Parts: sequence; C-alpha cells; structure tokens
Amino acid sequence: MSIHKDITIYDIAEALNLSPATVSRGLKEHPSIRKDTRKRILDKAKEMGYRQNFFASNLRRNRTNTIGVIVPRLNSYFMSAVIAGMEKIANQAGYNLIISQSMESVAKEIVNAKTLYNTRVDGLLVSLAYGTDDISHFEDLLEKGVPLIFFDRVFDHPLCTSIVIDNYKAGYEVTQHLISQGCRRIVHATASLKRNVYADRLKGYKHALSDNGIPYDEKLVFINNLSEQASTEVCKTLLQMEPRPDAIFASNDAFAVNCIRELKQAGISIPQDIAVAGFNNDPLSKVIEPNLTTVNYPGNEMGEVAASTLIRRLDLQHGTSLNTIVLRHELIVRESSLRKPKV
Amino acid sequence: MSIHKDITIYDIAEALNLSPATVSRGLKEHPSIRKDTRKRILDKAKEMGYRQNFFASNLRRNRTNTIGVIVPRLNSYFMSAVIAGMEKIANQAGYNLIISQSMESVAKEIVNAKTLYNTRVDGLLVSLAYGTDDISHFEDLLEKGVPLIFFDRVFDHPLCTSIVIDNYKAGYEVTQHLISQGCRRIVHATASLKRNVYADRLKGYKHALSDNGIPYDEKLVFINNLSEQASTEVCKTLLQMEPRPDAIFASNDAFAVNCIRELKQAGISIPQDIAVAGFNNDPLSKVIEPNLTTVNYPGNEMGEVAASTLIRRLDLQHGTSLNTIVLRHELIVRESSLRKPKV
DNA sequence: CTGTTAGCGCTTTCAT
DNA sequence: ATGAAAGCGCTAACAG
Repeated sequence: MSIHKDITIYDIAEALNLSPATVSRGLKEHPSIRKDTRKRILDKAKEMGYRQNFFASNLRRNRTNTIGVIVPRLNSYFMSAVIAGMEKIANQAGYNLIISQSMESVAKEIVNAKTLYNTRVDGLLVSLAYGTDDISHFEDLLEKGVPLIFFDRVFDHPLCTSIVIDNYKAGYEVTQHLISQGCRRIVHATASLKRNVYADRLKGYKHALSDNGIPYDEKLVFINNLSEQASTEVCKTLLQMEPRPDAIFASNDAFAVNCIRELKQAGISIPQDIAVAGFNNDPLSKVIEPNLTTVNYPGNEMGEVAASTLIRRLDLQHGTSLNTIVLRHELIVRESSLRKPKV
Repeated sequence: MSIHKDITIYDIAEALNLSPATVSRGLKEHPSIRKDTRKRILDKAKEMGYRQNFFASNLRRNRTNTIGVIVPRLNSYFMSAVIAGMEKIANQAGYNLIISQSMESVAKEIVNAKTLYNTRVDGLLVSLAYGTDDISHFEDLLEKGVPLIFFDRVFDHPLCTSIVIDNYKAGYEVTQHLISQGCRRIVHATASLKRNVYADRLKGYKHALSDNGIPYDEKLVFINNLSEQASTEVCKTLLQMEPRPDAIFASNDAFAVNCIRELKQAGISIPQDIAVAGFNNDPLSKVIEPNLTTVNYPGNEMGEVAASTLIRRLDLQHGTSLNTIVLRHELIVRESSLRKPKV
C-alpha cells in the first residue's frame, strides 16, 4: 500500500511553467484566464491526480462549505425524506452535510450546537427537540453571522427563517373531518406544546370544536412523548372514560397506529366505536388495518426548501428574506375514520 | 448583528505573555507543560471565547477528524439504528460523520466516494448499493491508506474489515422454521445476488431445503429490488402458480408486509394458505396483521461496532485486525408463519 | 491575462 | 518548561 504524497497546485504550476496563482484560478472559473491555459491546467491536474486541499482553501477563505443539521431523530420516514431532500440540494451546490441527532434531549441539542459551532459550519438547519425552551445555545452561531434556518419544529427569531406547514389548519381539518363523521368526543394526543407543530395543531383542534359548538374538554387532550408506552397509557385511560371518547386525533402516525393496535386488542372496533386519525402520512399508515386517515407532510420538499433557502443566503450574502415559508399539506382520508359513506 | 473576529492562540498568547507554541500545547494535553500555566491558558481561552480552527490544525496535521459514511438509503428503521450507533461512538471519540446515500445507484455511489475522497475523510464506513460490481471507486482512498470498513452489504478485500451477521445461518433458520410449520413450496424473494446479504440468505434457504429433502425449484426464487411494485408482481405470479406456493420468505420486512397486504386482498389467508416471513425486525413487522415472523438485526450494535473498529484503526494506526466481525441475529417467530401450535 | 507576495491559524522541530 | 521560526496549501490583493 503505497501512500503517495499529495499533488498541490505548486506541482501543477511547476509542470506547466506557470505560477501557482494562475493554476489556482484555472481550477476555478475565474474570468480572467485564457481558455486554453485553463484547459491545460485542468488536464494536467487530472493527469497528476490532483485533489484540492479544502483545509488550506477553507483556512484562507474562512469558509467551510459545510452545513450542519440537527434533528430530533433520524428514525422516521418523514425525517429521512427531509434529509434526502437536503442532501440533494446541498450536494448540487457543493456543500456537505453534517447531520446530528438530539434524540429529543435538550442537553444533547446544546452539545450538538456547540460541536457544529466548533466545526465552523457555514449554516445551520435545525428542528428542535421537545423540551427546548430558548435558543441561547445558538446565540454564538448567530453572533458570528452564521445563518440558521428552522424547519418543522421552529422557533420565532428575527434572524431566522422557518419552514413549516400550516399546522393550525391541518389540525383544524382533521378535527373537522372527524366531526363530520359524527364524532363528538375527540381525544387529541400530542407532544410538548413548546413546539409549534403541537401547539398549532391543538389550536386547530380547539377551533374546529368551537366552530361546531362542541365544548372543549381538557381531559380529552393528552400531552406526552408519543412513545409506544404513552399510547398504551392513553388507551387505558380513554377506555375507562365515561362516556367513552369516539375518536382519536394523534399527532403522529406511529402513535395512532399503536392506539389502533391497542384498541383492537381491547375489542374496540375501528372506526365504528372509535375513529382514528394520525399525522405525517408515514408508510405505516397504509399497513395498519384499517388504513389510517392522516395528513400528508411534504418531507422531501421541506428538506429541499430548507437547504436551498439556506444556500441562497450563503451564496448571495442575501440579507433579508422571508421569515416563514409555508408548505402545502393535504388531508388523506382512509378507513380508520370513515363512519359515513364518502361524500 | 456584530460579527466579532475570531480569537486565535496568538490572542491568548499575547494576553498571557506566552508564546503561541505554549498556548497550543496548553490547549492539548502536552506532557511538558506546567500544570498551572495549562490552567491559566484554558481559563483565558474560555474567557476570551476561543475556538480552535480545525482547518489550520487539519492543514498542519493532515487529518480531518471526519468519517465518511455511504449507505444505500437512510429510510429504514435498520439504517437509522445503524447511524445512531455510529454517531454515538464517533462523537465520543471526537469525530464528525458525513453521511451520504447512494440511493442504490452505482453511479451515485461512485460520486459519493469521490466527494469523500476530496473531503479527505480519515476513514470510511460503507454499505454497498445493489449493483456494485467492484470497489475500484474506493481504490484511490485505499491507496492513500484511508481505512475502509464495510458493514451489512460488504465486499471481500484484504485491506477491509467487514461487519455482518450470519446471513447464511439466518436464511437457513427462517427456511427451516417454515418447513417445520409444514410448508414445502417456499418462495424466496430477495435482491441482487451481488450482495452478500442476499446471496448468503439464498444459500441458507437452499441448504435448509436440501437438508429436508425438498427439491430446489428456481421458479420459486424471485430476484428484484424489493420495491412495492415488485411485491405486487411477485404476488400476482405466485397466485397463478400450480401448485400454489405455501410460504414466502422475503429478504426484508417491507416486502413481506406488502405481500401480506396483497395476498389478503386476494382472499388468501395468512398463515393458513400462505405463511410469510421477513427480515430485519422493522417496527412494521408488529403492525401488520398477522404480526410478521422475522429476523432481528442488531442495527444499533452494527453501527457502534463499525465505528469503533474504524476509530481504533485510526487512533492506533492499528495495522492488522479481524477481517470479518459477525454479530448475533435472532429468529423472531410471530403469527404470520405459525400454522402449528408453538412447541 | 499572469505573476509576486503575504498570510489564513495552527503544529512542530529545534533550540534554550 | 517555554520560545522562535518554518511551513502546511491555498487565495486574494496588487502589480504588471
């Protein structure tokens, strides 16, 4: 295994009897370089097996061409779609992604932010953990002028753009749909209201109830971490309620699916006894029986939009930009909530 | 938004009336530095908000502290578990992960390898795409002495360690189990035999058949990309076969689940008419009805082992090491294959 | 259009 | 135990 020394622009310059500066320019798309010398340089570079040393370049230019990503978890269909979208855009634009997971822990999120700060990422794409109260751990980055873009679980900050869907509207639509199916005692299971996605859906839920003259009953709202265990507990509680709830609107599909499994095991029939709706349009939703009513969440698009917004800002030193970008969602009605013939 | 200039070791040196060299040493754990000066340096660094410039350091030391990862896709439970395991170990050891997806495309895999080569990653963790025939696109890396470790979908190479499970044995066990349930015409649906995981499972399948005196019938083996569409086609074909197959052993859970859905829709009862088994122990397997018999795949452990093996090699310039590390799998029997009372 | 020159921030001999 | 000095490879004034 021979470990050859790396070829530098000096080697190319020497071989071509040029100055390193010219070679450096030739390797890029510098305007003031003759076309044929550029070609000679490129050819020689390939011939000699040259590869750019990004560290030298980064050191010099004070830029890393790296984008940091912090997500709660990587293990959902939604999140892999987001990442795939980001990767596509980032790679096209010559950026690398460094992905890290907070595992829903504020502490880990803080560590991640610090690591990315030290790595000197050019920009940051973040979806917040359940418990995050403030974004002081990103202050250092922001002070350095590193653009920060939130997606999905966002935070209101004058310097940061947010990419979201209209969670309020989606929550309203799901609830309205359940009501239209004849449900009146609708459980809403969701997670930390510190996060816009959950708070907004809850608002939509409440608003739909009131628009239909159904009183809001806080006993029907369950705030938890949407884990499997939580679904078990919610179902147990719910089955003991009197009168029994006739629908569940869960803030993600995994939770909804677990509820369906749990309830079916308890002899409840879905949707006749209890109708169920989820959120995200995870492939799971088409595996569970009955198939799950849910909200399509454009993960891939969200990743692409987040990345391209960031990169635009990076490349053009683009000062101001939209503060919030709202992507389109879509209610998908399936059997788990269909008690009446489809209109 | 004030963009302060970065603090360097020169600033600290000046503030402390020391030389930059001493500061540099103090920031690390250099043996020949007085304990109190070290402390003074560390304190001052924190006070001034110093952060190391990795580019300067990397440029000087010719190391990146970055590990490149190439996976076919990020969108399975298995793969997120792998990544989570890698991340944990890598971060502990002070390494960053750069993750890229080949999307099962050889061309993209080649581009990814090139990108990571140019990024000068210290080491590489790779699971190959379906179609990859050789690993010439990693030759440049290997020639530079960059350690390359394969996991799951591996490649035999004298310089590379592989992390796998015993796919042969697992394939054997699944098949044997189906046979023990009374199945005799067992379909095996799998993907490119270029990949060890699929080739080995097929071998196990064949061997189990022959050990039970069941003739191997190549018409029962379907090689495809395990997509949803492929599952539809396989089911269609299979339902027209005469005599009809009485079991399916699919090489991943998603495919098995799609088959179950398809077959149920066609009025087939599972497992009475056709027993089904999958692979990976994806959460899906517990959502489908009947619950899916599958093979537990220790994704998290695989990620951890892959990363720690690589890092050991990186840190200790550890020359030789095991060529193959085999992790333990586990057959999980659920209702989708249970035609006889459990023994 | 091309060359000269300085320096990005750090590490590391070598010297003291 | 600390300092002086060189240089990693590249880019960007500036000069021509």
